[in-house]
Parts: sequence; C-alpha cells; structure tokens
Amino acid sequence: MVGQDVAECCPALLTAPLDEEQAEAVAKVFKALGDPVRLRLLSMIASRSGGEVCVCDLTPAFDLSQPTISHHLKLLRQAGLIDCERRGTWVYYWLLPEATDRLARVLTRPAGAPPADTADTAATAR
Amino acid sequence: MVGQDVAECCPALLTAPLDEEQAEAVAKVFKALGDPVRLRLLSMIASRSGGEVCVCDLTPAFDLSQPTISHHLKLLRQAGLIDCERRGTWVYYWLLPEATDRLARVLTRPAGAPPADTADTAATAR
DNA sequence: CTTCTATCTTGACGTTCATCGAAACAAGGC
DNA sequence: GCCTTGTTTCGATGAACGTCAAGATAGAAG
Repeated sequence: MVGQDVAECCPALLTAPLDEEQAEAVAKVFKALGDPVRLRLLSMIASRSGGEVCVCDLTPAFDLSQPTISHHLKLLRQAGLIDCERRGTWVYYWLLPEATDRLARVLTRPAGAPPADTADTAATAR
Repeated sequence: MVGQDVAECCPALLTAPLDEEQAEAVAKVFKALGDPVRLRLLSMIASRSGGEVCVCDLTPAFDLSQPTISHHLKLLRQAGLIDCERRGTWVYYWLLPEATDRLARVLTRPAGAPPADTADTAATAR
C-alpha cells in the first residue's frame, strides 16, 4: 500500500535531509536491527554461506523459546532483510543482500566530500 | 569496562556470527536509528555541511515539543553518533562520521566474496 | 487411512521499556 | 532584575519483548 520501500529512496541520509516518509521507511529497517537477538540471528543467517539456515540450527544458540525466535525472524522478514521457505519439515531462512546493501549505502558518505571543517577525526582516538 | 564499543568490533556482521557482546553494542546504535524523528535529526545535522546545527534550527521542522527533540538528541549522542557544545546561548550539534562509517562497514559484505564454506556452526544439517 | 510425532508459526496475555508533554531547572545575554 | 535557549525530571500513554497454549504442515508408524 504505501509503497515507499527503502528501494527507491536511499538518498544517502548524510547528504540531504530525509523527508518524513523516507525516514519512516528507513527507520523500520533500522528498528529491526536494533535488537541484539535479531542482530545475531541475521549474522548467523548471513554468514552461513550455503545461504540457508534451518530454524532448528538457530534456536539452540539462544536462551529463548522457539516462539520468541520465530517472532524475531518474522520481524526481520517484515523488514525485508531475510526470506524463508518451507522444505519438508524444516523452514530455511536466507539473507536478502540487497537490503543490507541499501542500508550500507544509506550510511555511506560520498567519499572526498569533506564538508568544511568537521573536525572529524581530530578529537577521538583513531 | 573498556567497553565493547562498536569501535573495535565491527567484524562485518555478514561474514561471521556476532557474539553476544558485539551484538549488544551494535544493536544499541541501530536502535538509536530506529526512529523516524532521530533519523531526520541525524540527516539534518549531517547534511549541514558547516558541520554544526543549532537546536533552534532543528525544532521547527517537527511537530514535537523542544523537550522531546532534546531527548532524541540525547539518545543520538549516547549512541555516539553526534556530539554537541554550548556556545553562548545556543547549543550546536555535529555528526561524528566515524560512527556512521563503522555502521556502514558492519553492513558491508566483502564484495564478490560469496563465501563458501562456513564450517562454522556444526553445519551438519542437511 | 488414521494416528502419532516433530517442526515451526500464530494468537493471547502480562511485564517491561520507549515515547511524549507539562512544569521546573540551568546557563547565558540584555 | 527579566527574557531567551536547552536540558532535565516526572508521570501517563502506547508499543515491544517474552512465555504459554493452540494451530498448521509434513513425515513416519501402525
């Protein structure tokens, strides 16, 4: 319905002010990543290069019940970060790399565009 | 206490499973970005190339009270994304580019590295 | 074919956390 | 002194997180 997926927007966030709709679409994805459990789930799924992970391989890594894991997976799926398919008794999840690519692009600042002074790295370590 | 800041970790999230502490540190920052108001604030601050924005320039863009804006700015600051300084009557905020750079790196997948293997988590499933 | 078991999802409920505004407080300029 | 700019505190409303119980789907056993 609303239709503005992060797909069309991603105008870099750091170069121009986001309008309200874009902000809401992007925030939805970041919110999905704003939880340690979901972050670990995503990284477990993404790093499994076969591309696919069975839920039964994910659950034992946490001190949470299966329904809870299932809920978190649903949120990641609704955010467009992963997708799943049932194959026989098991359900397999995999990463949608375009989603993370988009997010990375949103956070990336056009290199060599150092605005005025910034005082960027001067202050802190490294 | 040497806190596990996102500083030292950022192991790409997509290539290897995140451990619990790393996940919590990274999730804290993503959670700060998981709100439309804070995203717009950040983008307004970041895109202002002078590098600095006065709070009085941010507030009118929202239908929220100043205290609420101040609260959101505080969360962004606690997440390490921005910093501020009082100069006379006004308070100026600016972006900490290292923070967004780190996040972008966390989400970036080694190009053309479709790993193969894994061998990590007792992959056995099959 | 029926029944049993295993895997995973969905719904409902209680607890905890986040969001927001009004009022009070701090800091500085006139 | 008074006024302006921002932050902080406090309380109320609403959303998110986690568990239990029930539903859905597929294979195996009888």
